[in-house]
Amino acid sequence: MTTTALELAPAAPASGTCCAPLVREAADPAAAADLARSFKALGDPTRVRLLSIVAAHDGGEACVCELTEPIGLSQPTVSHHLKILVDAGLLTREQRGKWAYYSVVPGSLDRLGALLSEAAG
Amino acid sequence: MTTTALELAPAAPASGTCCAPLVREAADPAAAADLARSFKALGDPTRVRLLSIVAAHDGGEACVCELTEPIGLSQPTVSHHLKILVDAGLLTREQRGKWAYYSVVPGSLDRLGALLSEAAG
DNA sequence: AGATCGGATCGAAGAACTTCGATGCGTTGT
DNA sequence: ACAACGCATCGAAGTTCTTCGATCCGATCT
Repeated sequence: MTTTALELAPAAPASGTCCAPLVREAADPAAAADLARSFKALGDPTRVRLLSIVAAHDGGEACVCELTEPIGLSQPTVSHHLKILVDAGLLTREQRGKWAYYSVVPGSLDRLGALLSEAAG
Repeated sequence: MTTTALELAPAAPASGTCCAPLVREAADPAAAADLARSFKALGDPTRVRLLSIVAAHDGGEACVCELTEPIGLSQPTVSHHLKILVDAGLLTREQRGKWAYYSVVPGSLDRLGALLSEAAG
Protein backbone atom coordinates (compact mmCIF):
# COMPACT_ATOMS: atom_id res chain seq x y z
CA MET A 1 0.00 0.00 0.00
CA THR A 2 1.80 3.09 -1.22
CA THR A 3 0.47 6.62 -0.89
CA THR A 4 0.21 6.95 -4.64
CA ALA A 5 -3.54 7.47 -4.72
CA LEU A 6 -3.59 10.01 -1.94
CA GLU A 7 -3.53 12.93 -4.34
CA LEU A 8 -6.96 12.20 -5.76
CA ALA A 9 -8.62 10.35 -2.92
CA PRO A 10 -9.58 13.17 -0.54
CA ALA A 11 -11.12 15.08 -3.43
CA ALA A 12 -11.55 18.73 -2.52
CA PRO A 13 -10.06 19.71 0.83
CA ALA A 14 -12.03 22.90 1.24
CA SER A 15 -14.60 24.19 -1.22
CA GLY A 16 -15.75 22.97 -4.62
CA THR A 17 -17.51 19.68 -5.13
CA CYS A 18 -18.12 17.59 -2.06
CA CYS A 19 -18.58 13.99 -3.15
CA ALA A 20 -16.88 11.27 -5.12
CA PRO A 21 -18.48 10.11 -8.36
CA LEU A 22 -20.50 6.93 -8.73
CA VAL A 23 -18.48 3.82 -9.41
CA ARG A 24 -21.45 1.71 -10.47
CA GLU A 25 -25.14 1.98 -11.21
CA ALA A 26 -27.51 2.44 -8.34
CA ALA A 27 -30.70 0.38 -8.25
CA ASP A 28 -33.37 1.87 -10.48
CA PRO A 29 -36.54 3.15 -8.79
CA ALA A 30 -38.67 0.26 -10.01
CA ALA A 31 -36.33 -2.36 -8.56
CA ALA A 32 -36.08 -0.38 -5.33
CA ALA A 33 -39.86 -0.26 -5.06
CA ASP A 34 -40.05 -4.00 -5.60
CA LEU A 35 -37.51 -4.66 -2.91
CA ALA A 36 -39.18 -2.23 -0.51
CA ARG A 37 -42.54 -3.95 -1.00
CA SER A 38 -41.09 -7.24 0.19
CA PHE A 39 -39.34 -5.68 3.16
CA LYS A 40 -42.43 -3.74 4.17
CA ALA A 41 -44.19 -7.07 4.62
CA LEU A 42 -41.50 -8.00 7.13
CA GLY A 43 -41.58 -4.58 8.76
CA ASP A 44 -44.14 -5.52 11.38
CA PRO A 45 -43.34 -7.57 14.50
CA THR A 46 -46.61 -9.48 14.24
CA ARG A 47 -45.80 -10.65 10.74
CA VAL A 48 -42.28 -11.72 11.68
CA ARG A 49 -43.73 -13.77 14.50
CA LEU A 50 -46.36 -15.30 12.24
CA LEU A 51 -43.69 -16.32 9.74
CA SER A 52 -41.59 -17.79 12.51
CA ILE A 53 -44.45 -19.70 14.10
CA VAL A 54 -45.54 -21.17 10.78
CA ALA A 55 -41.98 -22.25 10.04
CA ALA A 56 -41.65 -23.78 13.52
CA HIS A 57 -44.58 -26.13 12.93
CA ASP A 58 -44.12 -29.68 11.74
CA GLY A 59 -44.36 -29.80 7.96
CA GLY A 60 -43.80 -26.05 7.82
CA GLU A 61 -47.50 -25.31 7.85
CA ALA A 62 -50.09 -24.12 10.34
CA CYS A 63 -53.73 -23.12 10.33
CA VAL A 64 -55.16 -19.84 11.58
CA CYS A 65 -56.58 -21.38 14.73
CA GLU A 66 -53.07 -22.30 15.83
CA LEU A 67 -51.77 -18.79 15.15
CA THR A 68 -54.35 -16.59 16.82
CA GLU A 69 -53.62 -17.65 20.38
CA PRO A 70 -49.81 -17.26 20.53
CA ILE A 71 -50.00 -13.95 18.66
CA GLY A 72 -52.53 -12.52 21.10
CA LEU A 73 -54.49 -10.52 18.53
CA SER A 74 -57.99 -10.91 17.14
CA GLN A 75 -58.70 -13.42 14.41
CA PRO A 76 -59.51 -10.77 11.74
CA THR A 77 -56.20 -9.05 12.49
CA VAL A 78 -54.25 -12.29 12.15
CA SER A 79 -56.02 -13.04 8.88
CA HIS A 80 -55.14 -9.55 7.66
CA HIS A 81 -51.44 -10.03 8.36
CA LEU A 82 -51.45 -13.47 6.79
CA LYS A 83 -52.92 -12.01 3.62
CA ILE A 84 -50.12 -9.44 3.49
CA LEU A 85 -47.51 -12.18 3.81
CA VAL A 86 -49.21 -14.18 1.05
CA ASP A 87 -49.36 -11.13 -1.23
CA ALA A 88 -45.64 -10.60 -0.61
CA GLY A 89 -44.92 -14.13 -1.79
CA LEU A 90 -43.62 -15.29 1.57
CA LEU A 91 -46.51 -17.59 2.51
CA THR A 92 -48.95 -19.74 0.56
CA ARG A 93 -52.50 -20.51 1.55
CA GLU A 94 -54.20 -23.86 1.02
CA GLN A 95 -57.74 -24.64 2.02
CA ARG A 96 -58.18 -28.21 3.25
CA GLY A 97 -61.72 -28.88 4.34
CA LYS A 98 -62.72 -26.56 7.14
CA TRP A 99 -59.22 -25.23 7.79
CA ALA A 100 -56.86 -22.93 5.92
CA TYR A 101 -53.23 -23.98 6.05
CA TYR A 102 -50.40 -21.48 5.62
CA SER A 103 -46.86 -22.52 4.77
CA VAL A 104 -43.61 -20.70 4.07
CA VAL A 105 -42.70 -20.42 0.39
CA PRO A 106 -39.42 -22.35 0.09
CA GLY A 107 -36.46 -20.15 -0.72
CA SER A 108 -38.41 -16.91 -0.60
CA LEU A 109 -36.45 -15.62 2.39
CA ASP A 110 -33.10 -16.70 0.98
CA ARG A 111 -33.96 -14.92 -2.25
CA LEU A 112 -34.67 -11.75 -0.28
CA GLY A 113 -31.36 -12.06 1.52
CA ALA A 114 -29.55 -12.45 -1.78
CA LEU A 115 -31.21 -9.32 -3.19
CA LEU A 116 -30.14 -7.53 -0.05
CA SER A 117 -26.47 -8.25 -0.59
CA GLU A 118 -26.75 -7.49 -4.28
CA ALA A 119 -28.43 -4.13 -3.82
CA ALA A 120 -25.71 -2.70 -1.62
CA GLY A 121 -22.78 -5.06 -2.05
CA MET B 1 -38.51 -42.45 -0.53
CA THR B 2 -40.92 -44.98 0.94
CA THR B 3 -44.43 -44.24 2.14
CA THR B 4 -43.54 -45.18 5.69
CA ALA B 5 -44.37 -41.83 7.22
CA LEU B 6 -47.72 -41.49 5.52
CA GLU B 7 -49.63 -42.83 8.47
CA LEU B 8 -48.84 -39.90 10.70
CA ALA B 9 -48.32 -37.13 8.22
CA PRO B 10 -51.90 -36.14 7.29
CA ALA B 11 -52.82 -35.82 10.97
CA ALA B 12 -56.60 -35.68 11.41
CA PRO B 13 -58.59 -36.38 8.23
CA ALA B 14 -61.87 -34.87 9.35
CA SER B 15 -62.54 -33.31 12.76
CA GLY B 16 -60.49 -33.03 15.92
CA THR B 17 -57.30 -31.01 16.11
CA CYS B 18 -56.26 -29.24 12.96
CA CYS B 19 -52.54 -28.59 13.14
CA ALA B 20 -49.29 -30.35 13.71
CA PRO B 21 -47.32 -29.53 16.86
CA LEU B 22 -44.30 -27.25 16.93
CA VAL B 23 -41.02 -28.94 16.11
CA ARG B 24 -38.89 -26.08 17.37
CA GLU B 25 -39.11 -22.76 19.20
CA ALA B 26 -40.57 -19.81 17.36
CA ALA B 27 -38.80 -16.45 17.62
CA ASP B 28 -39.72 -14.68 20.84
CA PRO B 29 -41.63 -11.38 20.54
CA ALA B 30 -38.61 -9.26 21.47
CA ALA B 31 -36.42 -10.78 18.77
CA ALA B 32 -39.25 -10.45 16.27
CA ALA B 33 -39.66 -6.79 17.14
CA ASP B 34 -35.94 -6.24 16.67
CA LEU B 35 -35.97 -7.88 13.29
CA ALA B 36 -39.09 -6.00 12.23
CA ARG B 37 -37.49 -2.69 13.18
CA SER B 38 -34.65 -3.33 10.78
CA PHE B 39 -36.92 -4.44 7.97
CA LYS B 40 -39.23 -1.50 8.45
CA ALA B 41 -36.29 0.76 7.70
CA LEU B 42 -35.96 -1.02 4.36
CA GLY B 43 -39.69 -0.98 3.75
CA ASP B 44 -39.68 2.31 1.87
CA PRO B 45 -38.56 2.65 -1.77
CA THR B 46 -36.85 5.96 -1.06
CA ARG B 47 -34.67 4.42 1.63
CA VAL B 48 -33.72 1.45 -0.54
CA ARG B 49 -32.66 3.87 -3.25
CA LEU B 50 -30.68 5.98 -0.77
CA LEU B 51 -28.86 2.91 0.47
CA SER B 52 -28.12 1.84 -3.07
CA ILE B 53 -26.92 5.26 -4.18
CA VAL B 54 -24.62 5.61 -1.17
CA ALA B 55 -23.17 2.16 -1.82
CA ALA B 56 -22.67 3.00 -5.51
CA HIS B 57 -20.43 5.95 -4.70
CA ASP B 58 -16.66 5.71 -4.64
CA GLY B 59 -15.48 4.93 -1.13
CA GLY B 60 -18.99 3.82 -0.20
CA GLU B 61 -19.93 7.25 1.06
CA ALA B 62 -21.93 10.24 -0.14
CA CYS B 63 -23.10 13.58 1.20
CA VAL B 64 -26.68 14.79 1.30
CA CYS B 65 -26.18 17.22 -1.57
CA GLU B 66 -25.39 14.30 -3.86
CA LEU B 67 -28.48 12.40 -2.75
CA THR B 68 -31.21 15.00 -2.96
CA GLU B 69 -31.15 15.41 -6.72
CA PRO B 70 -31.37 11.76 -7.89
CA ILE B 71 -34.02 10.99 -5.26
CA GLY B 72 -36.22 13.85 -6.40
CA LEU B 73 -37.50 14.78 -2.96
CA SER B 74 -36.92 17.80 -0.74
CA GLN B 75 -33.76 18.08 1.35
CA PRO B 76 -35.59 17.77 4.72
CA THR B 77 -37.29 14.60 3.51
CA VAL B 78 -33.99 13.07 2.42
CA SER B 79 -32.44 13.98 5.76
CA HIS B 80 -35.36 12.34 7.52
CA HIS B 81 -34.92 9.07 5.64
CA LEU B 82 -31.18 9.12 6.22
CA LYS B 83 -31.77 9.45 9.95
CA ILE B 84 -34.04 6.42 9.90
CA LEU B 85 -31.35 4.39 8.13
CA VAL B 86 -28.75 5.53 10.67
CA ASP B 87 -31.03 4.64 13.58
CA ALA B 88 -31.52 1.20 12.05
CA GLY B 89 -27.76 0.68 12.01
CA LEU B 90 -27.54 0.50 8.22
CA LEU B 91 -25.76 3.82 7.65
CA THR B 92 -23.28 5.90 9.61
CA ARG B 93 -23.03 9.66 9.57
CA GLU B 94 -19.77 11.58 9.72
CA GLN B 95 -19.54 15.35 9.66
CA ARG B 96 -16.49 16.60 7.78
CA GLY B 97 -16.42 20.36 7.64
CA LYS B 98 -19.46 21.74 5.91
CA TRP B 99 -20.68 18.40 4.63
CA ALA B 100 -22.22 15.31 6.24
CA TYR B 101 -21.04 12.04 4.76
CA TYR B 102 -23.13 8.89 4.94
CA SER B 103 -21.69 5.43 4.42
CA VAL B 104 -23.06 1.90 4.55
CA VAL B 105 -22.22 0.00 7.74
CA PRO B 106 -20.12 -2.94 6.56
CA GLY B 107 -21.82 -6.28 6.99
CA SER B 108 -25.06 -4.84 8.27
CA LEU B 109 -27.03 -6.09 5.30
CA ASP B 110 -25.40 -9.49 5.32
CA ARG B 111 -26.21 -9.80 9.00
CA LEU B 112 -29.85 -9.03 8.22
CA GLY B 113 -29.90 -11.66 5.52
CA ALA B 114 -28.45 -14.21 7.92
CA LEU B 115 -31.12 -13.43 10.53
CA LEU B 116 -33.69 -13.88 7.80
CA SER B 117 -32.62 -17.43 7.04
CA GLU B 118 -32.28 -18.23 10.71
CA ALA B 119 -35.71 -16.94 11.70
CA ALA B 120 -37.59 -19.14 9.27
CA GLY B 121 -35.08 -21.73 8.15
C1' DA C 1 -82.17 -28.96 6.43
C1' DG C 2 -80.57 -26.61 10.21
C1' DA C 3 -76.91 -25.63 13.40
C1' DT C 4 -72.06 -25.04 14.13
C1' DC C 5 -67.45 -23.99 13.25
C1' DG C 6 -63.17 -21.92 10.78
C1' DG C 7 -61.88 -18.06 8.46
C1' DA C 8 -62.27 -14.06 5.15
C1' DT C 9 -64.25 -9.51 4.29
C1' DC C 10 -66.18 -5.07 5.61
C1' DG C 11 -66.27 -0.43 7.61
C1' DA C 12 -64.44 2.44 11.34
C1' DA C 13 -61.31 4.48 14.88
C1' DG C 14 -56.89 5.56 16.18
C1' DA C 15 -51.93 5.63 15.52
C1' DA C 16 -47.97 5.99 12.57
C1' DC C 17 -45.74 7.42 8.42
C1' DT C 18 -44.36 10.50 4.43
C1' DT C 19 -43.71 14.89 2.76
C1' DC C 20 -43.22 19.71 2.76
C1' DG C 21 -42.00 24.83 3.86
C1' DA C 22 -40.01 27.47 7.45
C1' DT C 23 -36.50 27.92 10.63
C1' DG C 24 -32.23 27.18 13.36
C1' DC C 25 -27.30 25.80 13.88
C1' DG C 26 -22.53 25.25 12.62
C1' DT C 27 -18.97 25.90 9.11
C1' DT C 28 -16.83 28.41 5.24
C1' DG C 29 -15.68 32.38 2.71
C1' DT C 30 -15.40 37.82 2.09
C1' DA D 1 -18.03 40.71 11.48
C1' DC D 2 -21.09 39.51 8.09
C1' DA D 3 -23.07 36.81 4.36
C1' DA D 4 -23.54 32.31 2.20
C1' DC D 5 -23.83 27.51 2.31
C1' DG D 6 -24.97 22.55 4.00
C1' DC D 7 -27.91 20.22 6.68
C1' DA D 8 -30.81 19.05 10.84
C1' DT D 9 -34.97 20.09 13.31
C1' DC D 10 -39.70 21.71 13.82
C1' DG D 11 -44.74 21.79 13.15
C1' DA D 12 -48.42 20.68 9.83
C1' DA D 13 -51.20 18.31 6.23
C1' DG D 14 -52.34 14.30 3.91
C1' DT D 15 -52.00 9.49 3.48
C1' DT D 16 -51.32 4.82 4.98
C1' DC D 17 -51.28 1.20 8.45
C1' DT D 18 -52.94 -1.47 12.49
C1' DT D 19 -56.61 -3.16 15.01
C1' DC D 20 -61.17 -4.23 16.19
C1' DG D 21 -66.29 -5.75 16.24
C1' DA D 22 -69.78 -7.14 13.11
C1' DT D 23 -70.94 -9.76 9.37
C1' DC D 24 -70.78 -13.11 5.62
C1' DC D 25 -69.30 -17.40 3.21
C1' DG D 26 -68.15 -22.62 3.02
C1' DA D 27 -67.60 -26.79 4.98
C1' DT D 28 -68.88 -30.18 8.55
C1' DC D 29 -71.93 -32.45 11.77
C1' DT D 30 -76.63 -33.93 13.71
